[in-house]
Amino acid sequence: MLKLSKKTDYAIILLCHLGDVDAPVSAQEIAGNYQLPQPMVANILKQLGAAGLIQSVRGQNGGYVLARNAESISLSDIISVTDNPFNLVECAHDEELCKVHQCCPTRQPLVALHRSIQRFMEDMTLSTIISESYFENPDVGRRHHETAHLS
Amino acid sequence: MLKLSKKTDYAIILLCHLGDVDAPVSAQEIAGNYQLPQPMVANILKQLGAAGLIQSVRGQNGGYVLARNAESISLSDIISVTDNPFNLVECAHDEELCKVHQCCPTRQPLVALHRSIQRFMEDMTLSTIISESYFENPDVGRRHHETAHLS
DNA sequence: TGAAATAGTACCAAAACAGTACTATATTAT
DNA sequence: ATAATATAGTACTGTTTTGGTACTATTTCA
Repeated sequence: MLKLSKKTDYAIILLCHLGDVDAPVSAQEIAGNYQLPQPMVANILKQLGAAGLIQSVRGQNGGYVLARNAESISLSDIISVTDNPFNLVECAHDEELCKVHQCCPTRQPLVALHRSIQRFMEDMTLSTIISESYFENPDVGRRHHETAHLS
Repeated sequence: MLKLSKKTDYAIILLCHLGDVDAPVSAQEIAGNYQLPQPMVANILKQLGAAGLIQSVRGQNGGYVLARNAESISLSDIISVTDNPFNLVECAHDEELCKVHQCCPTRQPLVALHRSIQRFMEDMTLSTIISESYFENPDVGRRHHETAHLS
């Protein structure tokens, strides 16, 4: 289905949180803060760390911080990690696959859709997401959040 | 994952075919033409019929024809039938769901993405798809096609 | 009346998703 | 030192979705 996974949903929330704080934040802290399942949060953070979006600090008082500034992390980067590289259409990435099938009527328009979505996700940075989130909830403090959900 | 289902892929192909022909076309004929699994094609056609996108002609020499002209069938219409109503984000359709969760940072930007995709899919009509397909494969006849695939 | 269609479901296996669990390692506070 | 609190890595599992099949009934035409 044309839907983002919970993993991606969570990942955005986690990254927004990290973008708001300077000191390392632990998986447990975030999970508690947003009422998300702790093991899931931990796993997603591990993945984001392995992908280089965030940096880990091990040991007591450890946790995670953004590995780069929020302007340079795009929605596309995030989704690539948590939802596989975006692929609305197989042949959008692998041109060869469709060169053979000369009469596939889906290719042209769906590749166009793919590209427009791709572009949107590349332009949408974490810092934009964070600032729009502020705009939407100007009166809410940064310390406690309710459960957020998407899919 | 952010990917269209095979059902949607197939549906677009089927509808393109119907948009090219005047006489009713049977499930078997289309399945054979594109090398798609016949029962699947039959099921999708049933669904498209039930949804009112195409009209059925029963009995021998029966089949399906478009229920309305290709200009008035949008990609959004098709996906609604074969991929459920498009829902990148739960709260995009059901505002109440997120009103409670005041601090969901995902809502604002993802609803924006949702809307831009939605709009694209509404603007993209079957007739556009068909004509772009012609443009891409100008030398190919209309009678025989190779297998087309997407996901 | 039989062949060729659609109509309507019900079913099933495989893959993806959401979430859990476990073992190992690193760091720090005491 | 060592216990507590982190991450690292990975394997596992139940549920849902997907992709595809099958079966029965009905309609139409030759």
